[in-house]
Amino acid sequence: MSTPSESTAMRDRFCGTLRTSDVGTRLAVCGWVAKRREHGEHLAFVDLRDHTGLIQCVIDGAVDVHSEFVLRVTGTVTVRPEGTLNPHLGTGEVELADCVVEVLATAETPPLSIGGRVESDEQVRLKWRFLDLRQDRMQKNLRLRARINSAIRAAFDRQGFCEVETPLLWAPTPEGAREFVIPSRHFPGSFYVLPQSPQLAKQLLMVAGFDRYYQIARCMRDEDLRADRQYEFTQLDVEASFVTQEDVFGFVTEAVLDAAEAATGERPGPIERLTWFECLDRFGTDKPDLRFGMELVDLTEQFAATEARALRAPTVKAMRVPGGADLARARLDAMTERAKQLGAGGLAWFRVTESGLDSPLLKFLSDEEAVAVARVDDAVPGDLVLAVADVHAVACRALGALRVALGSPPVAQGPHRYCWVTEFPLFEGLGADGAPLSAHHPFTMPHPDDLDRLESDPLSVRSQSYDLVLNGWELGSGSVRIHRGDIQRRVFSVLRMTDEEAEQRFGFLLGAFRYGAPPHAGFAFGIDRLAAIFAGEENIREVIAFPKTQSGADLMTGAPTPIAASQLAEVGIEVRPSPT
RNA sequence: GGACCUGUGGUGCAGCCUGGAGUGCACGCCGCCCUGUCAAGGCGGAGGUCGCGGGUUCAAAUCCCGUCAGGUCCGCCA
Repeated sequence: MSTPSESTAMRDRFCGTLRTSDVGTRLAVCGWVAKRREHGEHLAFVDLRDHTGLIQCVIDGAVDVHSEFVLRVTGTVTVRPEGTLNPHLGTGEVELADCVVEVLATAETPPLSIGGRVESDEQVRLKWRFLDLRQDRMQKNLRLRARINSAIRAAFDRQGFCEVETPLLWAPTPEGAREFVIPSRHFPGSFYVLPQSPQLAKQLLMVAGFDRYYQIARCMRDEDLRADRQYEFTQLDVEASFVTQEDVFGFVTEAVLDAAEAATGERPGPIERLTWFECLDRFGTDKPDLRFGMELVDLTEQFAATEARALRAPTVKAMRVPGGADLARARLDAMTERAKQLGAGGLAWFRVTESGLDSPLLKFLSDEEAVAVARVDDAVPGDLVLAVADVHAVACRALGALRVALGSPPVAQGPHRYCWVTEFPLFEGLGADGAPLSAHHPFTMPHPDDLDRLESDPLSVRSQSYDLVLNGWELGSGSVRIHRGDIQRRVFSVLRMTDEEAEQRFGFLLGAFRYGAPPHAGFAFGIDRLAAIFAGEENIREVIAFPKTQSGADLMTGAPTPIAASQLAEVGIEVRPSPT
């Protein structure tokens, strides 16, 4: 059991690793007092904790230690007397006897319960994060994350990738997420920004000849926070030259499967693939959760000539909710509201009962239509069938949102279902000026089969971009980049971006491309999200040591805070009093 | 910018709907007792701006309005 790393000048072993094979050894352990149990002046037990677990120390006499004191205990590993074994502890067959206790540090009573039965409110946990991190859960999560990082690094090193660090102080990029700005002391009134991703830097590295680059990179985006979004987050960032989409899939898959194995002990099978359209059509989202069914069913044909006005539309999509017939009317109303928020005109619901359908719309349905509804996804009595009629994308997305809301199991329940989503559209919709908008970024290579429709029918053009999805969370995305000036000019032209604008926005990248840009492609995925899913956590704050709240506050440090006038003056900034 | 949920001794909850004395439970903390406990046990004790402000009322933790903080979501995140 002993590993070389356990031993230091102060301690010989970790608390949680002592076993019967160590019996007879006199040794020192260090840790925090998890619990003290006193039995008068002649006997006391102290449970000493470190990140590996607990060891019970037997003290012959009274002991003046309290919870969370830091101790060095020297004792002899002894088999516990018969009848006092504790099967709930890894160390439960042994204890430390004849103990000498050194108090290395005293401790005040902690403001939250460490290792207790109940979990404190997150507000309390974040304020006292350094104590919260002592908990078993956080120790496990952060150590799991470290194993993931290390597996990813090993996988890319093995595949011949070179880790390169890129700047945190960077130049503004006019599109994409809002950036955090950093004032320049040397050039008052000028600013750096923190990178929302190393996107441009890694493409420059391709031009520079680092043909397989990766980095575990911190990215910063000043956008509103969510359970799966923090201002700063960590991405595995990859780019490679002289490769196709297939090569990128190979590199990334290897790293993800290695990370999964390092985190869970099991290596997942091959990652399946779905096209973007198939995802939308079957699951109503571009990040499908494949852990459960409830796939969307197309009823457009069956309702082509319907009398029910609510179901007259270019597309009719339906979904079976197993056992959903007993959902309360209030719940159904809330779901209808949700569908409307997502742009649908409404939501039709049908309870499937032994005696047929139950629905306010039933009287408008023909017999054939009612049969079609009752047969959706092999529905049985007790199920609920939901339907949305609208244009294809709206109908699918509305049902897709309800599918997740109604069917998504807890993360911790597993399993882990990965998929590559391919063939995203190159553009998504039209901007206010009527020009198409880039779906990914303007350097994304169009699908070769669609290149001839770039000008004539841009919205139908697929791109060579792809996402990696795990359990309904978008882990990351990537694309084959445009390295040819002629294609880039055509895309800019479709985006109605003039040469001057392009030069102004992306000048240094386009300039670099004139000096010999290799064909290249890349990918980036969020390590916070990957770690959270492997840890069975519903939000990424549980795998981040010092996260911020949804409003961007750090409850421990108090950041963000005003800074001294002198500090402001130094960088040439004057703060306008708040308008209130 | 918007919707919803939450805020009660150090911690986790109940009380709120249906107004009537800061009432209750569990953990923790302090003191005393206890020689094999491990969710130790027994006895005793301390600890409160019911997030904050205003309103209604004879009376507000409870009802109403506002506000702050935390969470989930929409917008946003090329």
